[in-house]
Amino acid sequence: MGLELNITTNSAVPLYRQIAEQVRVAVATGALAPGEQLPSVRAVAEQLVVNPNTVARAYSELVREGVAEAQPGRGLFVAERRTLYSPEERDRRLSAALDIFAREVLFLGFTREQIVARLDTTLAKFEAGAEEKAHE
Amino acid sequence: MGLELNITTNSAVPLYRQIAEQVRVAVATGALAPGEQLPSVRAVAEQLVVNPNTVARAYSELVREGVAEAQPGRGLFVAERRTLYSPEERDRRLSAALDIFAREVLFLGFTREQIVARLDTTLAKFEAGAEEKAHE
Amino acid sequence: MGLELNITTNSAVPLYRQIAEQVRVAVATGALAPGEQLPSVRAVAEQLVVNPNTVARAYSELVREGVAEAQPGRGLFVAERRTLYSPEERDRRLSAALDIFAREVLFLGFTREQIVARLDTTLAKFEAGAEEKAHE
Amino acid sequence: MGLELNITTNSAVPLYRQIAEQVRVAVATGALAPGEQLPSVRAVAEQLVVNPNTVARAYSELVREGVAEAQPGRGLFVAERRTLYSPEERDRRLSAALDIFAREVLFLGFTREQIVARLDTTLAKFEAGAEEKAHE
DNA sequence: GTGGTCTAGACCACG
DNA sequence: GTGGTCTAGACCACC
Repeated sequence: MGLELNITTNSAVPLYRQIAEQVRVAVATGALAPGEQLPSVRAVAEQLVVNPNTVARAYSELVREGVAEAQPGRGLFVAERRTLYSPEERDRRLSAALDIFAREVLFLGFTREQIVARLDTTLAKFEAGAEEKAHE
Repeated sequence: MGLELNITTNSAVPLYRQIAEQVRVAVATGALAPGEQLPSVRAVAEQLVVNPNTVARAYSELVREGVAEAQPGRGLFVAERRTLYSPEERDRRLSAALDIFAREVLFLGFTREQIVARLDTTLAKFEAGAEEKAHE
Repeated sequence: MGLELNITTNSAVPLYRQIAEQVRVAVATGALAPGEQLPSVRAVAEQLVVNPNTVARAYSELVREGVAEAQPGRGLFVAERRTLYSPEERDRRLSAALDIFAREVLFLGFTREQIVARLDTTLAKFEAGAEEKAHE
Repeated sequence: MGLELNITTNSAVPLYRQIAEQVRVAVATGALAPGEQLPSVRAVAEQLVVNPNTVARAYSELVREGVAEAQPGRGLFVAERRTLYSPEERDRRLSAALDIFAREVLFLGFTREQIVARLDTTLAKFEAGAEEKAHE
C-alpha cells in the first residue's frame, strides 16, 4: 500500500494538480496514515516520468494546505492533525464550486433532475474508487 | 429586466468568460429573451471598467456558440434558442463538468447526500432567479 | 505529413479564420491525425509573419470547437474526431453556407449543371489532396 | 413591374448587399430591362425604412460593377450593354467561391453526395424564385 | 453609433 | 519552452 500514483498527460487537468489530488484522496481515505512518509520528489518524478519541478509543486501545495508537513532534511510526512478548513470555509468553497458548476451546466439544457441524478452517480463512482484504493 | 453584469478580478475564471457566462445564463433561464439587444461592447466595457477587447471576446464567443447574433452595424441580439450540440457532446460536457466538480468538492468532506441536496437548491435558485427577473 | 499553412492578407476572410480553417480541413481530411501536435503559436506566427495573438485566436477557436486540445505547458494536440454539433445545427450551417454560395455564384451566369459539376470536382480534389498528404 | 425589394434586418448579410443583390438578379432575369430607370435612393430608403446611405452604397456598387449607369442629374439606369466579367474572371470567382464553400462544409461531416444534392436543390430554388419575379 | 480584426507588448500558469 | 489572458490603441465595415 502506501501510494500508487498514475497520471494522464492528455488531460486538461495540470499534472501537478493530478498528483496533489491523489495524495489528498489517499490521506482522506486512510491509504496514507498520519505520520507516514511521502515518497521523495525525485522518486515520484522518475516513476511518473515527469519533471521534478512538477512534483515539487504538488508537494508544496499539500504543505500549504496542511495535508503534509516537511521535516527539514528528512522529507515530507502526512500531517498528524489535519486542520483543514473551518466549517464556514468549507461551506464557502462548496457554494463557489456549485455556482460555477451550475452555470456551466444550465446552458447545456439538461433538467434539474437529470443533473442531480448524474451527480449522484458520479460521486458514488469516486467514493467506490477511493474505497478500492484504501483496501489495496 | 435586461442584464446585470458583475465581475470579480481575483478569480481563476477569466473576465471574458465571466461575462459570457452571465449572458448565457440569462438567456438560458429566460431573463434575456430572444430578439433582445445586448448592451454595446463599449457600454459594458465602461460599466465593468475593462478593456473593450475583453468584452468583444466574450461577445464573439457567444456568437460562435449561437447564443447571440450580430446585425451588422446595429449590434448584438439574443438568438432564437436552439440545440447547438449533439447529444454525445452535451453528455461529454456534462461529464467533464461533473468530474471537475466532484474532485473539487469530495475533498471538502461533505457527504454525498449533502452535496446532492445543495446542488438541487442551487439549481432551483437559478431557475427561480430567472423567473423573478422575467416578471419584473 | 504535418501542416502547410499559407495565408493571403488581401482577403475578406480574416487571418485567424484562414489559419483555423486550414487546420480544420487538415484534420477533417486526415492529413493531420488525432494525437498529433500542432506547431506552436510562436512558430506559426513567425512563419506566417503575423502577430502571435492572431495565431492564438485561431487556436483557441479550434479548442472551443473540439478540434484540438491543450495539454497544459506542452502544447496543442489534435483531438479525437467527434461529432460536435446536433443534426439540426449541422443542417443549419450547411444551409447558410449554401445560401451564401448560391447568391455569390448565380450572378456569374453559370448553369446549375456547371456549378454542381464543379463543386463535385472541388470536393473530390480536397479528399484526394488529403489522401496524398497522408501517404507522403 | 420594375422592382420589388424586401430585406431582412435579422441577417448576417449587410443590408446594402441584400439590396444590390436583388437589383442584380432583377437585371439578370430581365425583370428590369436595359435602359429602365431605377427608383431613387430616397424612394427606396423610405420604402425599406433604411438609411439612405445604405441604399446609396448599394447603388454605387452596382455602378462600379457596370450593372447600372448614372445619368447625371437624372438618376440611375440599367446599363444597356452589361459588360460584366471576362470568362477567366468568372471562372476565377467561381473557383474562389467553391474553395471557401468546400472548406466551410467539409468540416461539418457531410458526404460529397449529400452536399452536391443539397446544392442542386438550393440552386433550383433560387432559379424558381427568379422566374417568379420575372413574370410578375 | 455598432461590432470585428490586427498589432504590440506585458504578465501568468504549466512543465 | 508551451498556451492563455488582458490592455492599449489603430483601422475597417456597416448603419
